[in-house]
Parts: sequence; C-alpha cells; structure tokens
Amino acid sequence: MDTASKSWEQKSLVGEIIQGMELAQQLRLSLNATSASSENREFLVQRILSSYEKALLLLQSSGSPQTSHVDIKSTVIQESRMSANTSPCGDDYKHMSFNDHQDLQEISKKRKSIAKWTDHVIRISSENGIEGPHEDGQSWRKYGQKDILGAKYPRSYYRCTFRNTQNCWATKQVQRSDQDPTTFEITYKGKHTCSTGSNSVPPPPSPEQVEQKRHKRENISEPQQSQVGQMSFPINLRVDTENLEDRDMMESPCPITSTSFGCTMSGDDFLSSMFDNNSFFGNFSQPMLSPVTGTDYYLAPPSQMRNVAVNEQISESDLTEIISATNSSTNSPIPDMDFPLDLGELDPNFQFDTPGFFL
DNA sequence: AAAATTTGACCTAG
DNA sequence: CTAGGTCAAATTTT
Repeated sequence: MDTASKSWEQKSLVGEIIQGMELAQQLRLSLNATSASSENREFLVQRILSSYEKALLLLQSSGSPQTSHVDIKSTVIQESRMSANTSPCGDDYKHMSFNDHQDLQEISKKRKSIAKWTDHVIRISSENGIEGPHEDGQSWRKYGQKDILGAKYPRSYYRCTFRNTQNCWATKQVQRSDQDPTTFEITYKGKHTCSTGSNSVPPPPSPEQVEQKRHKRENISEPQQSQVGQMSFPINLRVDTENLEDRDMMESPCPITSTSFGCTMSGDDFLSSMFDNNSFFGNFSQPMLSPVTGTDYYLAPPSQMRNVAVNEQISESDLTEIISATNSSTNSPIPDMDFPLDLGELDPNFQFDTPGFFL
C-alpha cells in the first residue's frame, strides 16, 4: 500500500488544495446569494478547512511514510465558530453499544482496539419535491429493512459495498418521517475506510479479506491504517450549495463520485428518485462539540463481528448533524445518550482531547 | 453470471 | 419478551 501511495498522495494533495479553492469560490457565491443559508455556508467553511487539513496531513505524512495520524490530527485545529446551539433540533443521538459476546472464548482481550463508531444523523427533506439526494459518494448495499415501532415507514439498513473487500464498516440507516414523508432521516454510523484507489483503477480487493464465515473469527491483520491520507478529491466536482447535505468524515469517499450515485437503493420507499443533486461528500466536521467529545470511541465492532477487523482508526468526534429543513422533527425518539466508553482501556497515547477542533 | 435487493429468520440488548 | 439490527437464502436487477 505504499508503493503507489506516493504519487497518490501528491495527487491527493493537489486535489485537496484545488478543492479548497473551489469551495472557497462557492462560499463566495454563497455569500452573494440571498438564498444560501448560513448552514450551507457553514458547511462550506467546514469543507474548506477540511481540505486544508487534509492537505496538511498529506504533507506531513509524506514526510514520514508511516502513519502519523494521531499527530496530524492534533495539529489540525480548528476554530469553532458557530453559535453554540442555534439549531433547535440538535438532537443528535448516539447510542450504540456493542459488545462482543461470542468472542469471549478466545479472544478476550485482543480487541481492545479502538474502533470508533459514530452516528451522524441528518435529515433531509424535500419540500418541493425535488432535492438533492444525499448521496455521499459512497456505494451502499441494502442489507435489511425493519418496521419500527411507532414509525409508519420501515427503516432501511445499508452498509458499505466494500465492507468485505476493504473492511469498510460504515453503515447507514434511512428512515422516512411519519408525518412528513418527504423527510428522511439518515443515520450514518461508522467511518468509511474504503479507499478505492481513486486514481484510476480501484485496486483489487484487498489482501486480507475476511472471508471466514460465521464460525470463527479471528483478527484480521490490521488494515492499512492509512486512511487518513486518502481522500479522493473530486476533481470535477462541484458542490452545489443549493442544499447541500453532507456528512462525511474526513475520510475519503470512495472515488465513486459525483456522477455515480452511490446509491443503489432503489428501494421501495425512499427517495430513490426524488433527488438529484450533486453535492456529495461533504464534510462534516462540526464544531460544536462539547468539551467532552473526544471520548467517544469504543471498540467493539458492530454487532456481530464475525470478522473482526481491528481497525485502528483515528477517532473522530461524533457529532450528529442535522440538516433539516423543516419542521417535522417530532418523530425522533430521543434516545438516551450514553457513553459506554471505557477510557481505561485506551491508549495513553491517545491524544485527541482538544475540544474544539474539527472532528 | 454477477451484483444488488427483498424478506423472514435469527440474534442481542434492554 | 420485545424491538431493533443483521444475516442469508431467494429473488430481482444489471
């Protein structure tokens, strides 16, 4: 994974810078446009910052081939502007708590790795019928649908298409709002670690795959922990400020990019069609974090980890974001937010604490 | 044929 | 037990 990484990084670097410029331009336009909301601007700002952060990251990492994610992360700082909680509906919720159960037998202590699992909730409503889809530039594969108690519409579950090939454990859930069917609540969990080489050809399936079935799990060797450096920059991408929705985490989206919708959800119920936009990956770095952030990580892969991947990733703060456009927000159950973290287990090295910085 | 979706069964936390 | 989440076989789509 490093052979090509070099040129790759350079490209990424350039791409990030370019992206930053483009975003800045968009921001400028946004400032002139009366229609643009402050939220959009906010996102643009975040993206711009994110691009630069990535660029810095790349520069640093190129210096030292190996990863250095942690430091990098701390170096990047970010101001947190934004009114604390202007948005009323900031109900983000996170809940997740998984444990391994079946694993106990053998691997009881091994996975102490920190896998961060975050939830990002966004709401998208298409008031007038058409709106941008919230594509994230990722490909998702639907793996389930469930009727939720009290909800009129079923919830759909998606996971990254590259789960198996690249150990990407990102998932998302899509739920249509009861009262306002035009609104969808999308919850993203996990981070994308898939890096399909953006350069040109997606690399073949990664080496260590997991294929073991559900009988035994073993730790897979670590995936490359380089994810930080890989972002594909959309060269031709332009973000539309129209209504951008975004989310993301500084990770790189799979190269799928713009035109291709990652979404394969043809689904029944959702918006397979109602939107069309082209804003894709956004960034989601969000400022308003409470001081306590930083602490949300925890190991324990998703529910049933049969293949345990120990990803050590950079943690990113969790945040939930809501871009909602409208009113209806009543139907969101407000779960409790609990933070099951066991700090004790963490590595002392971990240094993320800085509260205010971008993810 | 391969990849994605559908859908009921299965699993687990609360 | 129930509700929510995931698996996986069957089915559909590409």
